[in-house]
Amino acid sequence: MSTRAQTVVLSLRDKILNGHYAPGARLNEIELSTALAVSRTPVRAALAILAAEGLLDYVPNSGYVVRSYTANDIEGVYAARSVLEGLAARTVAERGLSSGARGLLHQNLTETETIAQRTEWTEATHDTWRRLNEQFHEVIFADACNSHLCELIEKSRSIPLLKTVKFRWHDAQTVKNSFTDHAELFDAIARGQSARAEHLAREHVYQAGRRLVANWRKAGIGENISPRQNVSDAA
Amino acid sequence: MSTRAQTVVLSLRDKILNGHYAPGARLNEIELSTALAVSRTPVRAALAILAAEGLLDYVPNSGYVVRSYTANDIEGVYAARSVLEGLAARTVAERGLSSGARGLLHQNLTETETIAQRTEWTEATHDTWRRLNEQFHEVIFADACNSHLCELIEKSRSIPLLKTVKFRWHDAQTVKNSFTDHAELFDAIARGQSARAEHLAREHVYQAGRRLVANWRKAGIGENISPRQNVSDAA
DNA sequence: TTCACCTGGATTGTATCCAATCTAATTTTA
DNA sequence: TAAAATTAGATTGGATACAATCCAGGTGAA
Repeated sequence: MSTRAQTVVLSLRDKILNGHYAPGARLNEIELSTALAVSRTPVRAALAILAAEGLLDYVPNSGYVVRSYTANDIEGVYAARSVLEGLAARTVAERGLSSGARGLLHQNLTETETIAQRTEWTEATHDTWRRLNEQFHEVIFADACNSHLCELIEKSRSIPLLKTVKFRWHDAQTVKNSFTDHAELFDAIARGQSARAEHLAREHVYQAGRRLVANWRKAGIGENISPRQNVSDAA
Repeated sequence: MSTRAQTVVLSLRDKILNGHYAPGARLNEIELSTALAVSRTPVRAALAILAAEGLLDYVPNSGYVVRSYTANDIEGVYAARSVLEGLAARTVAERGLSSGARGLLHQNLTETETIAQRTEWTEATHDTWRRLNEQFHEVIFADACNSHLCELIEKSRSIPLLKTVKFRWHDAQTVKNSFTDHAELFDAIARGQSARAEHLAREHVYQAGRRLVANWRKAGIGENISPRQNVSDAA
């Protein structure tokens, strides 16, 4: 990564998405610049960019706060994401799976299957499954060869705390169901059954969203954000 | 608008979307700052924001150029937009049209119908029709009450030259067909026929996209961008 | 001639200074 | 006492100076 501003963007984006800065937390330019050992200039540029991406809320002459999503917001995000991933699956099914993507998906399914049969779930197993799950979806929408679609899906996946909360619904049955969904989706795409692929992808994402929304609501995320909460409180 | 940076963002975004700065045109910080009578600081902030929005391409230590879309890119944009507007229509149909939206759509259809029956097409008529068409879609996806969905659709509508090129397919028959589509979509939504509403919206947007792509291809936009073309050449 | 190297100009990236604005505590006044 | 006004502090917004980088043209040697 070339410029300091871009380094700061990467650093802050990561911390926001992973919950190091909680929703509602205020990002102070001076604190950040001293913490990151750069001047205010690249920090300001980074904050402006992250706000344009939708990760921060900006109020002129006041500052930036980490954007917070209610459970209803998350429901909307997944509603959109389900039709987008449905489109991606349909597109790939219609245009034909590239050989590279076919290989990646095949291997992904093999690895996922072995994971799904485990009885013991360590932190590392969780991480592996998360990675495999993300990769499966990424391979599909990358193979749709629609850069705009990729950007929209990427935006729908870049929500503060989304990855953190997702972490909580990895139980054995969920993983097994997810594996079955992936296998069927792969089958539909590989056979060029575009309508089936679209419906399977939509439903798969929709169900994942419903589980996530339930946990979001249970955890009470996005509600009762205390005003003017500061960065230093977020760690 | 409060800060200078935001003023510059509005000004530049407008000029990029309307083709005042052609795709591939290079945006020089100093030229812009003198032209807009501000220092480089707000200009730099604005450029970073517009790049984050996807309107500009950024190369570190080199600068910003207006992003250019090929006809294939536009095809992808409309593929995504069609499923998103389909989702919006379905959502509104399921949750019920708000009374405010119902009124706006009804009046919009009335005005559009009178326009569609005109035989003579002036520049002003074109503008009016454009405005009514945009408003019809905006009212629907605003009434879906899904802010994330609105952001995604907004992003899909914020493409350099999109509005400019759209301008060319306003012939009488197209407008009449569009009016019919809108009327049927309104009917489906008002009756709560969510599946029908979704399909109509998808198809309506898809057809509009297909016409636009044809014109995009015919005009040869997005191809053969000369390297390092400058702002001053773009006017 | 051609390729490698170098150098000057232009442009972007960063730091810092000052101005403008907001927030919150304090004081004043009814 | 309570509400309005004021003022001090902190924070953000903008301008400018300087450093780093890139690009084009020119110079030199093989």
